[in-house]
Amino acid sequence: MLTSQLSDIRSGSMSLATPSPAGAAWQRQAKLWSNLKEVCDLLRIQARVQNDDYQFQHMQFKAGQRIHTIGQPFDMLYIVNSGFLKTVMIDELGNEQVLGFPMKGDMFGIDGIHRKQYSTETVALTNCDVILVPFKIFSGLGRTNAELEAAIYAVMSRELVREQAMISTLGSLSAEARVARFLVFLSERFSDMGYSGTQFNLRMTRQEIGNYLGLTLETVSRTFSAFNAIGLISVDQRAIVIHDLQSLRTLRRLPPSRVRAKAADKKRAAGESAAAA
Amino acid sequence: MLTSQLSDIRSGSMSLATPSPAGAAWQRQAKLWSNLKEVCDLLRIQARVQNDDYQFQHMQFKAGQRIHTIGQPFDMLYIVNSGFLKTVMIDELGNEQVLGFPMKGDMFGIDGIHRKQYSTETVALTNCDVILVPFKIFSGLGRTNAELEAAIYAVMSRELVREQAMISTLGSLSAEARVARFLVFLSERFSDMGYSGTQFNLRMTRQEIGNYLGLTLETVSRTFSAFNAIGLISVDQRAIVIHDLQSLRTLRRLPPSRVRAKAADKKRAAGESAAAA
DNA sequence: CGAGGGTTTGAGTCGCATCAATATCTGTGG
DNA sequence: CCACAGATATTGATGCGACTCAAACCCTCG
Repeated sequence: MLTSQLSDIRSGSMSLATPSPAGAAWQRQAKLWSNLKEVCDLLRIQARVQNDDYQFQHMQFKAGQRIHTIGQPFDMLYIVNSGFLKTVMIDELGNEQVLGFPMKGDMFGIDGIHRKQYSTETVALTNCDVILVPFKIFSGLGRTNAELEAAIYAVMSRELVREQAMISTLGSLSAEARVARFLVFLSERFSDMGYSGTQFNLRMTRQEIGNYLGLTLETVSRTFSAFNAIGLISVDQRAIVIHDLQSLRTLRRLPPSRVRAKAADKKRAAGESAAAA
Repeated sequence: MLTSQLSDIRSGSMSLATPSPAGAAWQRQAKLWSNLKEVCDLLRIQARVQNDDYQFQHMQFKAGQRIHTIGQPFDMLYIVNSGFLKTVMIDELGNEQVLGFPMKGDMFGIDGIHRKQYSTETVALTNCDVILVPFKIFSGLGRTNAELEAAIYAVMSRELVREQAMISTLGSLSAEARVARFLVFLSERFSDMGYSGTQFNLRMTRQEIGNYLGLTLETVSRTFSAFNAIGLISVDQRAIVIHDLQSLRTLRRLPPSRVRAKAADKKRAAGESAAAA
């Protein structure tokens, strides 16, 4: 029964969460230019703008291609119009760290402003359509339009808050809770983009997910299997069906067997002593 | 011998890394206003500004006082002029997470821009002198001065990169490596501020350090003791002396005993097979 | 069809958390 | 000035969760 659900997704020639009607169409239909209003809509910021002087160029990337690299001089911000990417940092010890998976409506490249060169690299996981936003021009437009300027600050602040949430996740949650959060995050993101929030295909490997969440790929795989086993989700390779989003939202650890019993004991004991006193 | 070094710090009536000559003087000598140039200098941004129209107000806080709280409407950014603080986020499950320890020259409150209310709270760990920066006014000044505006973006980007580095730390490093990094970070920060980079007093508890690094307070304590035992540092309560900064910089794990041996075996085996081929 | 990357699953181990006891520091009131 | 309470720090014993290593399987693509 689980298998039948999944086969619906996987066997269908049209993949879920792919905007273009047919697979290879993305390149021919590519939109080459956007005006400021379209850019703002994509970023989900409500700036009343009428300035159509500048047209922002689109650029298409194939899966595997790099949009920017570490150390490259900074002059562009990027906005995802379609497709999926990953942003990676490499620390002084050579460790790779996945920092995020930019998708439709996300801005990336902000880290480059500070030192005038990117401190991360961003790679396309699928074929992508990305809008190029020359930083000088963007901030220049902001200077003539206070509303737009506020929106730019807001987008940067939003990124900051997202990273803070990630720090909190890595600093305090168990492996299961991290994976659960990741699934909830994806679900909400897919919903926002107008796709199904309950069934979708992962665009990244277990390795990349694990790296992102501070776990090994085996732990990610095992956790998916465990969620599958208790009916929270169905997994088959990259295909995911979410059955119980609410449980995923509140999950801290898996059915802790005797831990739960112990907690119950404690609570009971507390109740007794309170009653005795 | 180790003890004697530490007693130098701890017994001295004047504490290290305290700018004001005498303990209680901070309140009387408090500087009440700063102009834009002074603010920029503090933030270590080189903006050629001559606008002295606006005077930024200072405000003094005692240890334990809250500068802003979660959910409070956002209208201010803050810059630390002196003292030490901590910034904390509380996630939906009620977990506290220390996000940083703002000190002289750091800006905080940036997270509030996005939703127009702070998503974090910041508490004084010591008595502090903080500059209040009304965001509307600050960004307004930026709009008339491109150089300043670029500097504002740069400060925000700097914060973002710092958080990214923190994610990388939490995601990939062992407990020892995290603690070592933390010490290096403090050392560099104290040096920047003009204090000794090799001996200083911690302003935060083991609990706060552990929370910040995604560890328990016991692990932090044990790791300090271990570093002490192998001569990298001397610790006594909050007093720290750094003996070998370079080792702290490159440390991944503690004297790995047989792990190191195992790695050596592997390398040897690889060398042999390569030679055989 | 074979090669190679990606995924699943198992067995064993280790790092860090947890629980607990003691020691030390700080401040406060008698 | 001392005594005491509460917060902070150290250290030990123990257990669990996640990593490591390894083998098999699955999917894709040339």
